[in-house]
Amino acid sequence: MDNIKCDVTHVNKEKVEYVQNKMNDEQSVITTANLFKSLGNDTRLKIVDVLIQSEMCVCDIAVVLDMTQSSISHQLSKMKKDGVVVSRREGPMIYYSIKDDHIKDIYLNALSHCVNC
Amino acid sequence: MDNIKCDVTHVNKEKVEYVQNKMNDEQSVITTANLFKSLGNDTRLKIVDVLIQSEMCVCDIAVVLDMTQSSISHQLSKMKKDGVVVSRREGPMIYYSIKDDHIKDIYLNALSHCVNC
DNA sequence: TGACTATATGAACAAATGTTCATATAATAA
DNA sequence: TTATTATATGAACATTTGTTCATATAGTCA
Repeated sequence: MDNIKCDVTHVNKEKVEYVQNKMNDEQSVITTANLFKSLGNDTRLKIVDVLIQSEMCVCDIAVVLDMTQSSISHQLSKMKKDGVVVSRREGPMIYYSIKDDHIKDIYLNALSHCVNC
Repeated sequence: MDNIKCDVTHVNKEKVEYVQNKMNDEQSVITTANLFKSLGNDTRLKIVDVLIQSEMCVCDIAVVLDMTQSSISHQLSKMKKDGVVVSRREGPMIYYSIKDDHIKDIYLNALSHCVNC
């Protein structure tokens, strides 16, 4: 057998090559990991959960989640940079909302999985 | 107007209450954030990408990703704990695979979003 | 203009994270 | 039993992350 010893000369070469050929583009995987990283934090995902219901200004999000304005603003900045939310100004206030329906789908799909666990 | 000043007595109360009533259960959101956290790391998501193609033993994953056995094993342990992968022993080797199709869907759905960005 | 409000942001600090190294555990074969 | 291999895991260390605090920016109104 060819795959008994775990070093560079004894791996299961056929399987390794098969998988290497079918793997997705590394940069796409890294970009996807960054999206999951952005969603993978309690505070940020709670913000997403809020914005799924309605666009909202920073202050009201802070009230809903009982956190400081600064903390919410920092996390919104990160999610905006990461392509999860967008913002629009209305007078002194800035309203945030989920960037697009695909982000909503990704969240709600994972949520429905986790609710059934 | 009732929502001009950002402190506890001047928020947009109607919107805050509306959203608070529609928000998802906090524990479900936290559980979902933990799933995203598990997927939100380059190494771990590359492992997922590999296991989407085929179940694989620890050593071969390490070869495919050009990383140490120890590092891969640590990350597999975490993903197993987080419900992303499962394992089965075959002699001296332990084969890992994606836990279920819903995890695959969550990954591939996000990947297809990120490829188009 | 100046006073007030909403949001953003840099610095600091503690906590969490990921890799490496050394070693332990467990299976196989002689 | 001993030797070898596959995997797991604890400790250490450097890096990253998330919150707080103080302050800056920008809009509104008088």
